[in-house]
Amino acid sequence: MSENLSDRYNPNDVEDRIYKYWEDQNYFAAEDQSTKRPYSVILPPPNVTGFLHMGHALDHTIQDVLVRWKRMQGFNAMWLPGSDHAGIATQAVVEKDLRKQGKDRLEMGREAFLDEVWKWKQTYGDRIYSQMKRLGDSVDWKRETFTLDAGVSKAVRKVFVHLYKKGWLYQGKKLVNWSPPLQSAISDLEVVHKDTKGSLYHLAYPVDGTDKTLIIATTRPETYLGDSAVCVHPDDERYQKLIGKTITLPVINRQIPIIADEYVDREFGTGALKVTPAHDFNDYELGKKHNLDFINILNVDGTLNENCGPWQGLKTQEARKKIVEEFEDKNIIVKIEPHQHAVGYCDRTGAIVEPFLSKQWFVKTKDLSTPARHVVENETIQFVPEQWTKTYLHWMNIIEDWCVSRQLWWGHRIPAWYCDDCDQVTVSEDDPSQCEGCGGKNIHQDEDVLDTWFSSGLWPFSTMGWPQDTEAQKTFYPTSVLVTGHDIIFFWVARMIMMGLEMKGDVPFRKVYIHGLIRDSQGRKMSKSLGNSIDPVEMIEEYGADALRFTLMSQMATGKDLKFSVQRLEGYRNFMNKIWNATRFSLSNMEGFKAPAEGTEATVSLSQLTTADQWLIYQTGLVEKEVNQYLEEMRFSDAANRIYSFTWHEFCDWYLEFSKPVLYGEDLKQKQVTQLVLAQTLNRIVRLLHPFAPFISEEIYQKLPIKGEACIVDHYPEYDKDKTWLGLGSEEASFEMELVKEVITAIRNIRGENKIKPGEKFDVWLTPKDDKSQKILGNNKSEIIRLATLKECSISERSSLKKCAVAPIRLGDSEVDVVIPLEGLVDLDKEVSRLKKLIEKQEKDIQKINGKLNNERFLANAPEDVVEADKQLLASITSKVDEMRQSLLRLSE
RNA sequence: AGGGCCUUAGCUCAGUUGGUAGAGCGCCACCCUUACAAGGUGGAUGUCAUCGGUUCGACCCCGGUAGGCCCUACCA
Repeated sequence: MSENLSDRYNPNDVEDRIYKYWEDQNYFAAEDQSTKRPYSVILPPPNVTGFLHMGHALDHTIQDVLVRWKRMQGFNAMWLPGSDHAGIATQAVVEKDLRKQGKDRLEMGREAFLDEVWKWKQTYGDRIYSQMKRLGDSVDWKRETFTLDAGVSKAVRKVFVHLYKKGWLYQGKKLVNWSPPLQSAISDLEVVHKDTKGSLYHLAYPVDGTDKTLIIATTRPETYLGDSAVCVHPDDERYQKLIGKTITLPVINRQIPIIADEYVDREFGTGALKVTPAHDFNDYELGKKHNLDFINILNVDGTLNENCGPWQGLKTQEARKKIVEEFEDKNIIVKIEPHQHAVGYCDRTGAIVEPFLSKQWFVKTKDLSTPARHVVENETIQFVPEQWTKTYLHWMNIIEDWCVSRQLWWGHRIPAWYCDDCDQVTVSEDDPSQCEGCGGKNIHQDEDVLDTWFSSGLWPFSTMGWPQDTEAQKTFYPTSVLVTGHDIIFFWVARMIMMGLEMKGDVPFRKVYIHGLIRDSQGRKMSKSLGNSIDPVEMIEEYGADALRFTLMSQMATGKDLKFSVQRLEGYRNFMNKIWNATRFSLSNMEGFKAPAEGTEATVSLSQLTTADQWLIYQTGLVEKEVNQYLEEMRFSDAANRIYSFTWHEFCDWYLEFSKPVLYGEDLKQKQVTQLVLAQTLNRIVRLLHPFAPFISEEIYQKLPIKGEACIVDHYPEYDKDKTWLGLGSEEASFEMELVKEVITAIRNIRGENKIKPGEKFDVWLTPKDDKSQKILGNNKSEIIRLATLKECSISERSSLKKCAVAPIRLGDSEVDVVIPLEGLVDLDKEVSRLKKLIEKQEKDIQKINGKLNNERFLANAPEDVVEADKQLLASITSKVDEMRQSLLRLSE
């Protein structure tokens, strides 16, 4: 039985081998049809361009914990992996690669370029999958899906056509956020607003037919080229006479009207607003309302177009400079003041986003969002933590139509065909051969692709074979839970809910668990530019995947952001090592042990078990109960920490120490009992641990004398299903051990405080004040001697307490005084100060409790049991303090 | 501007129906005791941000203030 395990746990020797074993055994596979209850989770698909970062590590670990836990509970647990084509990101990466080779996307043409992207995907697309394996993700690889797979594409087209036919997907010329480097529209969500230092330019426009000028304020003077009005507040006395007149724009000499609208804020700037309907969202609304001209001044690449006279061809920033110079020469600029305002940046390229008028496809969100709001309001979908419900509903209330077309090549091409002979647009699931309107053959497909999030929104069912009617959907849709960060609630969660309800008629998931974002140890966002990102794969290589996972889960308390610290990781690496060594100790003491046959766990009777055995088994039951409860409530940190403290501070610190005399002793029968308890408990510890630390638990499990086929498919320890074994535990024994532990700790405390060397043995008198205590002490005398390193221990009253250290112990209704003669061992002044310190502390407590008990209103209003508990507490502390006072007196005699 | 969150030990954070404040790390002291020095034993450390209210009793419930974070929306 004796295995030669190294005295340190080396995750690198274990993890890859174990992962391969699981895969070979097909343990991650779920059944499309099964008698087991289903549990399903869809992995938020990472970008194909991506590397695993800490955010993934957290996100995936949470999901893996849930899936492994449910799998062990006997569910048909399915975790579906996949990756996202990530239109913009991937196209950018490949374009950059090509540029290095001197190639250009536009020169190559669409088809050749897409060939290159696919090649890139074949080569690098699996990178993140191998990193997920390092983490231990127990995903069902057979179900792996890519967002551009044929099946998904079919789903995308079906949804597009469905929405189009319903009138919920339309084409329109509207003002959109335009990213000049991408030469594409982007959605509102892809625009990040940042406060930016700029200037507020005051421009004096001459009013036609007068010698007056009208001064307007703007942060973007170059947009004057697209102005089609100047607007003032109708009640603004300063400008009453000007309303209805016109002004002529300098240089380009275009005449525009002065109009009035209550939208204008009289307090800001000069109270006069230049209106540029084609390049500002607010002005766009004004333009529509007042029927103004929409003058586009930009080309798709962000340079000024033919409407811009001498400045045509310049980029906006250059044009601004030149226009300002010219205006200064002409005295049109009366003032430039520094001004801070929010500027929209493209979250992909970092470029300033230009509002740009163009023809795009939009999803009408009004009718989609209403049911999506209801299912959250009526808790068909539950957010955890609940607070995110508000965030979600707020967004759903102000939701605007969603611009879904992108002027890119990499993605799902929009299934709309235009006719060269008529105006008809043909929208179709299958590639049409002729125009729906005139039947002409001269049709060509829309050049644009769909926003990546369009296909992501269908993910919960497009990955399960929809639009075909598959068993997988029947079994696994709606999924059990969606785990993700709060940064994509709007991007993704909301859209899945809308699409799921519309296309499947049911919610895509029952629960949404929102976790926080990972920050560095100083609380900053991890980012490439700050150089503070920590690579999880590096951490796995240095500390092991289990330690990393445990670190993340031990902090996963409230869904708040969490700070990552390597120190903490080291601590949990040590924990893994602790378990490893506890196993090593146990296995090296298994000689002669025969594992009980399957299903006959209780091969011993209660009478054969020591108090320590019964205590440990009782505690095991508590842990099993609590851990499951915590997991049920998704309180991951509580679950992880409970396993940690039980394993380290109960099993290792106490039980293993209690077991040593038996294991090293001669009583073979007793030894076998202890071996059984060790084997059974370790087996339960690794099973409890498995979702959190799958590798080490599987590795140890396989070495245990009591085990099943594999840890990953064994049962998760559950109190109600583990009665045979847990029935051997006893609450009474548990109390007994707690008293013994307190006695030992008290002796150790006196030793430590009096600076008596750890190895120095001395005599102790234990004086029980009641029969029960007497019995308990008698039963555990040898353990006390051993663990407190004593010479001798008498369970009786010592005739003289002169120059003795005394520690009164009160636990429940048991009372024991620990008495240690100090004469000859140490000077007594340390003991004096130890006692003084303790007495002082306890006296504060006495005062506090007395205050309560002397308060009539407390006695009158507080529940009886609270009052009673306080009374007992007071009595026990008082008796302790009395003992210590007497002891103090004797020491100074 | 509106909304949300946070403030507890030196650090990171728990604290779930209100009933003598907890963990991990770090720190101090003593120990290489045959599972583990990635270890053992013992120890120190808190006006629970602040002010007020409710209550017999508040870290917890309510309100004000200060500081920090996040989101949404932006006045050109």
